[in-house]
Amino acid sequence: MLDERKAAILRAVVKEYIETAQPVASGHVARAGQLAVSPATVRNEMAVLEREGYLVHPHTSAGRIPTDKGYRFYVDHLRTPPGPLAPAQKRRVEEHFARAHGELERLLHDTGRLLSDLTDCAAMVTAPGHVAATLRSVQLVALGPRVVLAVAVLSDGAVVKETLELDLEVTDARVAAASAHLAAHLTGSPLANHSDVPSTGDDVTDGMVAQARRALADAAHTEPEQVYIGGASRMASTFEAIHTVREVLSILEQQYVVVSLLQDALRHDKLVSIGAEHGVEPLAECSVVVAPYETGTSPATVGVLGPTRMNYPQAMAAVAVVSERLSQRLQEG
Amino acid sequence: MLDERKAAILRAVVKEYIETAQPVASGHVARAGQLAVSPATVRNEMAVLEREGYLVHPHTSAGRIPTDKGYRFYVDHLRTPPGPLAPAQKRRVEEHFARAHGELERLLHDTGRLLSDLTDCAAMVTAPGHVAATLRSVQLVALGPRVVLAVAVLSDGAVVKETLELDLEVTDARVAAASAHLAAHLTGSPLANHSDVPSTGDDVTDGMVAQARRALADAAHTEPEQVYIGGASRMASTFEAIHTVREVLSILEQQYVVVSLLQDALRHDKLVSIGAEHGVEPLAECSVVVAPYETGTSPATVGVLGPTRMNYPQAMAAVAVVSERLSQRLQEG
DNA sequence: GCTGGCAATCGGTATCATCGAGTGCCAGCG
DNA sequence: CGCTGGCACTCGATGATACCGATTGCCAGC
Repeated sequence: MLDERKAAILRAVVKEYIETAQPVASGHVARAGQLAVSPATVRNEMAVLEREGYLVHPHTSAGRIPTDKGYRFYVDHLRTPPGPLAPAQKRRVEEHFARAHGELERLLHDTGRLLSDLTDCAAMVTAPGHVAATLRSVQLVALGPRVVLAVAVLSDGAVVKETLELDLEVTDARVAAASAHLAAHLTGSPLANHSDVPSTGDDVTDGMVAQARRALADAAHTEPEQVYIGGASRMASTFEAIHTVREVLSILEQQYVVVSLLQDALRHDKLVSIGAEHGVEPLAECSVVVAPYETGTSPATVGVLGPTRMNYPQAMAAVAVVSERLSQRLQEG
Repeated sequence: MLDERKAAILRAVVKEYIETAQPVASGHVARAGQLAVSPATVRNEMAVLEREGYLVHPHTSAGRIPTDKGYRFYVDHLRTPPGPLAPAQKRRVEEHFARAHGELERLLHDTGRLLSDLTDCAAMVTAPGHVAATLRSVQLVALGPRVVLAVAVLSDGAVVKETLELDLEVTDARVAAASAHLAAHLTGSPLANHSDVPSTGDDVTDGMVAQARRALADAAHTEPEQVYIGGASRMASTFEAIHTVREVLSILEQQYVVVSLLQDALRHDKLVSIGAEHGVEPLAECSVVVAPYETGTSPATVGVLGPTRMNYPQAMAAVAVVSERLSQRLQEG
């Protein structure tokens, strides 16, 4: 463990590096930091911190830069732990959720944008899964002679739709029969694992019913976890190397990578993942700050992605507040 | 108008500049181009082309770069006008549409990715509007004591949903009555402008019916034109200035800008917009190649966005083929 | 009207010296 | 014993300089 002075110096280095993106010199720390010691002393301490892996040194005559380990210590020992949001920002969040209404999709999309604005990072918002939801309504609608759309409304307000391509042509009457049969027997049961449905006494209708049930059950599981990305363009200003920008943006376009990134972070109970800590190689220069939110039916996640030298207190506070208000909003409805 | 030799020189300059991104020298044109003239002659012609605004000159001892006007001439006088796609790429397109099935949203999303892969540009795919679609099914589902979800299935297979927040609590029976009433009277009419519905004799039910009709009509018009962006990350490699990358990406995040960009291009019947031709200032260094596609109900657009020095024949061919196959796919279903 | 020849232009690169912000180390001080 | 001031040393950044080479513009001649 680091003694208090080393910790203070490390904190000062990280703080200044986050602000300036320049290697931090001992002189600056001695002056800016509130510890009353000479630059020489700071230098000695810095040398130790470097030996222990908290800092690095681009070249001899340069200041220090934090390593991932350095950032990790910093976020684990913040003096202002969750730190509330600045009033102006708090107000923005309140306004956002007061104004927001209507479809879940739009809400989540806009929330991503909000979070990105608040943190100057790219924002990621996953949509809650529907595994735990129950069916409020099931309906089949004929679109063509062999194409039927299965539409289900879930208890959480989501609408699941699946196109069924049938093997043979069916009459409108049979579609209606199957639809009514499904509605009668499935309403109220969970989407993921709904109860058996008795036969209607008609093979064709039964076939359609079975196919619809299969499609809905599939939708519950295999549907690619939806994730909304906001403010990806900010990544263009956060990195020097255009090549890094490209890689990071490319990752953000791969939904499943983003989703598993968020899920992993949450599974390991890490609200903050720094640099190499999350396993995604191209994001080695990035940190991720996440928070779960609750919808009543199933858990989901909000988070931001930024450079390792992002403003952690700000990001943590913003993510926390947004996830909290989002939970509130979704549970009251 | 340009005489044939000037045109050939201009073409050669544009072609080489697109490949190399370097100012093109008279010597290269004389050598590479199939015209049997000396560099000096080419120089003289180039000087004229510059005076007429087709080329520019970074500095005295540098080669020439095409202006927007130069590119415009190039695309308007392509020797290989629409030029079919390379076989390998053609195959990719076929595979894509053969494999693609299921929801329209996923199809369009994946098509954006395909188009981006084919052209190395960012791809844009708008979803068809629902103004012309008719209602196949309308249904109300109670989600809470004062919250009702209106779900409509359209003739084009789309599902429109709107949350209704009621002024007073309603019974399940009334919701069912309103739902049945709507289904009975609206099925078959156009979404945008559906016929009047007679009273049910119950004020509360009538209110709900009216509110649902209003919400659906609104959805037809005000629903923000959905647009799918694919491969935005490619823009990171296409520009030198990180600041340009940022601006372009930021534009791509603003759906309504993208939508109006596409619509404007199409309205003016310009399949290719070069540099400043489309009015969006931050995209001055970009070109847009679009093509309409047909869904049967209403027109929509696919397009790509790339640097002005993009591969126009390739982009035009890819966009054309994809829009054509997309139309086919959507009209057969 | 085309061409070869030639001076002039100008960015890019390499070289070099210089500057200054930093560090590392050491001797001395409290 | 820990802290400090002093000092030599390091090394990137900056700027001046020269030079090279690619390229143009122009002109005289074919």
